[in-house]
Amino acid sequence: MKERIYDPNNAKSIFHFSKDLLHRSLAEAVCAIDDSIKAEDIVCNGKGGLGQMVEKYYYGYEPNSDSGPDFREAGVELKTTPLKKLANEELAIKERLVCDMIDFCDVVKRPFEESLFYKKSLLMLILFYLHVAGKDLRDLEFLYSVLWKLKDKDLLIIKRDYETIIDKIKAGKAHELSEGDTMYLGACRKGKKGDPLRKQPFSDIGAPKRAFALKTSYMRTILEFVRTEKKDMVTNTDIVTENEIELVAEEELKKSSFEDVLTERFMQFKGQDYREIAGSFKMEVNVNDKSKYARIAKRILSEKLKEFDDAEEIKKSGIIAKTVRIETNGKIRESMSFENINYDEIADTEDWIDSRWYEIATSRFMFIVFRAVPDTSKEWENEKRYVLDRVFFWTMPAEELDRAEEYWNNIKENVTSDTLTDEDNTFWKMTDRKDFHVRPKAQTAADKCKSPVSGVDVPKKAYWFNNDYIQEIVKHAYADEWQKTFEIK
DNA sequence: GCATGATCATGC
DNA sequence: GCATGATCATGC
Repeated sequence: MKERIYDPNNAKSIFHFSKDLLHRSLAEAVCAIDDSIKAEDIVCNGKGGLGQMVEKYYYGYEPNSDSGPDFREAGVELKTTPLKKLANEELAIKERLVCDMIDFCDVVKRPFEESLFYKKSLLMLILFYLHVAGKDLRDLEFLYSVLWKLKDKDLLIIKRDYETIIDKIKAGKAHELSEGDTMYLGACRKGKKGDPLRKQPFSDIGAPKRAFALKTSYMRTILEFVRTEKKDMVTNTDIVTENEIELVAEEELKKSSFEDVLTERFMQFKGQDYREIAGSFKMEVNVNDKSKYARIAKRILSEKLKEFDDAEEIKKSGIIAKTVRIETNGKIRESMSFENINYDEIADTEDWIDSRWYEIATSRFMFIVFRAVPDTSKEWENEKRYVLDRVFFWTMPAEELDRAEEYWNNIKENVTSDTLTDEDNTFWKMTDRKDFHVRPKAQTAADKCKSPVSGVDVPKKAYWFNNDYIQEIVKHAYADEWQKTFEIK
């Protein structure tokens, strides 16, 4: 038997020792250290799963039962998290990083600083492994490890997230919690449909089991960091590099929320059309650019943004920013497209909760609303004038997620049965009036992708929100202002 | 007027 | 060539 050479009092030492686990499975690594242990002895007893197995068998550190971090002396929490390989061979985050179960009745009594999440998750050793369906946990290959320190700015955002969740429980709405309520720390669903509901303290309505988790979008930025970082020793204290564009500074977040800061930034331009806004930035805008409203919205946020998720906070939170144009009668002409449906990803995802569409449906949305203003001046004789009217944040209400799931199941069926060609699919259409539909989105009709089942060329399609669904969302956000703002007959 | 398929400017 | 963030164009 070889000695396990690491210092349990030292975070960096614990991290360095994890490197010998990479490109091997737990069973391989443990048997190489200690030949008295047989692979079949490495089993999961209790609920800790792979993380606890690593702690016990690889580190030889007896799991403690206190509420602090796994490596108590060093203050390091050990986390294992799965990656999945898509049909196109790319690696992707499989799940959000679940931290602690939410006990609705207990959590409302705890300020953030006394929460289990805060006590445990400040410094995490995160081990990424490759998920393979049906394989024993001890035989899964570890690919990356990172010592991740939550930086102060992220903690400010996470603290507000925590408080948003607590406030919703205090309002008796634990059953309406959604990952889209918050930015980095989400209240994610645990367990299956039909599991017994949990008690909540301020309502008699039962609520599905939930846990605090770092969102998939946040995990994606950690993975991206690990895969590009060349340094041997890493924490994210110095992660903000030239690639990361910061929209809101740490100092501002001490005073206001991220959303309030952004809203205020937009509202300085309320009532202005795109030419006026572009003008104040000395920015050229092409009239024929179909994305010109999005372009000026990005410019209001930052000079450097090419895409919305070039911004650190938008990337980590997965916030989806969209511009909306409303006609004078309150109608919305165009439906709203999202990304192309990745058929490989659908083929590879069993549970809709782990799907990209679930992530979209439970995202936080930032809607930037422009409204039509009739203008008979010469300047606007060939173009309709829209002015920036308001910005609001939204997430899909919990009760609408069932329909979003049905929509995904329909797409999944079409992928599985390989009916992705135009003629024989059963995709939802706009006339189905079910809020979402599937529609082409490509460069040209000749721009195709491959079916994961048969490998033949099939049309590229995207996820779409129906235009009347967008109208409902916007109308709800305007509330009493809706009638006053638009000429509703 | 509306639904649906087709396409576009931009930037990498 | 392709993703992004959209709007345009056509036919009923």
